[in-house]
Amino acid sequence: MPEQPRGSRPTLEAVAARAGVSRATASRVVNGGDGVRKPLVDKVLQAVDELGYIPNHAARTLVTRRTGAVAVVIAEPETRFFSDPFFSQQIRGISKELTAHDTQLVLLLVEGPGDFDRIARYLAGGHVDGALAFSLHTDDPVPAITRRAGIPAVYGGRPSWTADPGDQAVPYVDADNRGGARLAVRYLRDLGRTRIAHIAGPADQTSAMDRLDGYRDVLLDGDPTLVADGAFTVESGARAMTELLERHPDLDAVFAANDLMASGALRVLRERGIAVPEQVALVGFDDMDSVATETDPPLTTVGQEIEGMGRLMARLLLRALDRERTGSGEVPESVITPTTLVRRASA
Amino acid sequence: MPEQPRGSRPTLEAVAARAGVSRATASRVVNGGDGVRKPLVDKVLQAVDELGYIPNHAARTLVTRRTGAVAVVIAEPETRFFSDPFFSQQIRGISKELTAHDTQLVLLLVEGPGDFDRIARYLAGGHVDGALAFSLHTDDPVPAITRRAGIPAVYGGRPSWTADPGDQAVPYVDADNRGGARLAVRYLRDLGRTRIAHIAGPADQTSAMDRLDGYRDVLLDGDPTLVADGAFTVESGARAMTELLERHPDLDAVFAANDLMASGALRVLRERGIAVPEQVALVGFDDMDSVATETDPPLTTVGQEIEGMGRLMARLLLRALDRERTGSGEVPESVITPTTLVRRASA
DNA sequence: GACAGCCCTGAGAGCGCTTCCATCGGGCTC
DNA sequence: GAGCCCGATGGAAGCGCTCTCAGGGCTGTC
Repeated sequence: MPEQPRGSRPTLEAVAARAGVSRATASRVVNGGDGVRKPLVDKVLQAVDELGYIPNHAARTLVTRRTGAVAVVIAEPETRFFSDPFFSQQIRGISKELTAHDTQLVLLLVEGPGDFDRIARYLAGGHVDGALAFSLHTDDPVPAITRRAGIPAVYGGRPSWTADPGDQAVPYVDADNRGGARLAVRYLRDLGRTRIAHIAGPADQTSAMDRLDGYRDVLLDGDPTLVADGAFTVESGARAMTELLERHPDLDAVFAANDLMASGALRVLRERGIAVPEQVALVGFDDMDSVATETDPPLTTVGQEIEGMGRLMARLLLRALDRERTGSGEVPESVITPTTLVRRASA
Repeated sequence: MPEQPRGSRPTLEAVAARAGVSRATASRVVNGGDGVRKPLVDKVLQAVDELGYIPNHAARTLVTRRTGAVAVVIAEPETRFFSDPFFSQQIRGISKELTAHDTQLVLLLVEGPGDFDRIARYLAGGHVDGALAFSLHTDDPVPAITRRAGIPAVYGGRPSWTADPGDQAVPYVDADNRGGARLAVRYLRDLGRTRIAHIAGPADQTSAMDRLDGYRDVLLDGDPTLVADGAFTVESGARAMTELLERHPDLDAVFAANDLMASGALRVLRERGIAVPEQVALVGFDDMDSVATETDPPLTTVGQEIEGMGRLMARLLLRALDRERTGSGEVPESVITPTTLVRRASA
């Protein structure tokens, strides 16, 4: 590839001239070559090669009205985006899928609540063909923004407003939190544990609520005081565990709504000299590498296909874009991805 | 803002018509309004408002040859990108700075060594005005790519090929690793410790080597067997500590090249019943939230302005872009950001 | 009162590409 | 052998914008 002094790159015109064809034909070849006879295709390709031609993206977008890029909107306050491998892993999955379809990823980090204007302008400005968004809270403006901008969107995690009839179904990808929780609690029950407590996550996150629901599904007439509230952090897990032990010194199992809280709980149990899993069996959720395998004992937990979820999100969006372009194809529907019990030593 | 049925957004033409001015004047107003008389400016702005006009980015890029976007290239194998809050925090800083200058962030994750072609095509394709890149190994093709693409770039972390005379200076932003290491080791020495060991990072990362150099700066005629090799991971830190204790059961201080290794070392020390900091004082590097404050005792470590480094990278790149556009302005130069000793309980 | 000069404004070219439509040529059919 | 149809090709329009350039109105000066 010849080095190009920026700003003077060869145009399609030049390629066409060199190949001795019209710009139209050159364009056809560059875009797949359908309906162009082989010898001409070869000539054009050779010219492309010799000249080091690279299509001008802006010109193409101007006429096709497609940018070949999608936005990933992250509205999460920084704390979570930083510490949570969840996001980065999903992004990796998204990136892989998009890359495989020649689509670019534009990262939009929301810098505080006042920043949504900027996001709205950007999404409506024709910079991207669609959007992937994470972590919507009840009053999250992102759905309204994408609707107004008229671009397809796919969400990561079940939005809490799903039930809102005002919104047409916005497809989302979420793990089977409820099913995973059931798996965990049934496992503890099958272990013969009878006083199974739960450390729940924050009430404004659907994943936390779904996990709580799953817990309740299995323990239909469970004692409500066996449930303590946490905030998905190590510290909150420790606090919740302390609380639970005060209320129920005799509990014999704990299902924590995520691994971080489980590790906090584990610390408290260890400090009190309570043997895990002998006296209290402990199950987490997430199968977070850096936590679940590092604790002592390693956590039994509920695993999910995080990267796969990212891929899936991207795939759904690409499908929606395709539908928009061709006017046909399947309507993307939300997907719940399976969760599995990962047995380690803590239960 | 009126809802726009995608694809039929108002154009500048429409705005001009509604305001009763020419397209040229409308354009001038939209781009700042210099040299347009107040009443016309107002009329145009009103039309913009009423119509919900948003400039078409592709059209603008086509003529200005500027995209208003920069790429962030992450060539790190996924393991590190995931676990390392370093990256996400720098990205946050980059995002903030770019946002403040109306510039978008396109994330380019390199999916394996064969993927550089795609990156090269992308960077050369006029999709972005410049690039920020992380973590260059000696044979990293990214510098060559950006040079060939003719776009300015700024690197995060001192590239190992800095000394290569073939490359014109590519500006980079790096923490003062060497100075930080000196700070740590001097601190230990001033504490009265005489047998100060070092757990070093991998030799192919300049940060690790710089920290080692800083250690040596202070301990000029130090015993080389007081240095053990690690790989910036918890496990490797534990291994290195074990090794050091075997070689030097009487050591009274350890400076680990990062917090993860320090936490591994701490685990080993605790297992052996060695009191920290009483018997062995321990200092880490990075001041990584999720580690340094969570250990018991919390780590004394060397802190750096991670988000600030991200901002700085973005700022340098924006400056380079500005220079390119205006033909003047300061030449961006590499910056070494200061490090500070953060005293906690481990030393 | 006339003219120079300045500031605003508008006309128009053109950025590089895709795509509609007309054209052309070759192979078939009768 | 003439007419037809179809597939391949080229001409040209136009996507929405910026920016140069020329012109028009106004002020200020002599």
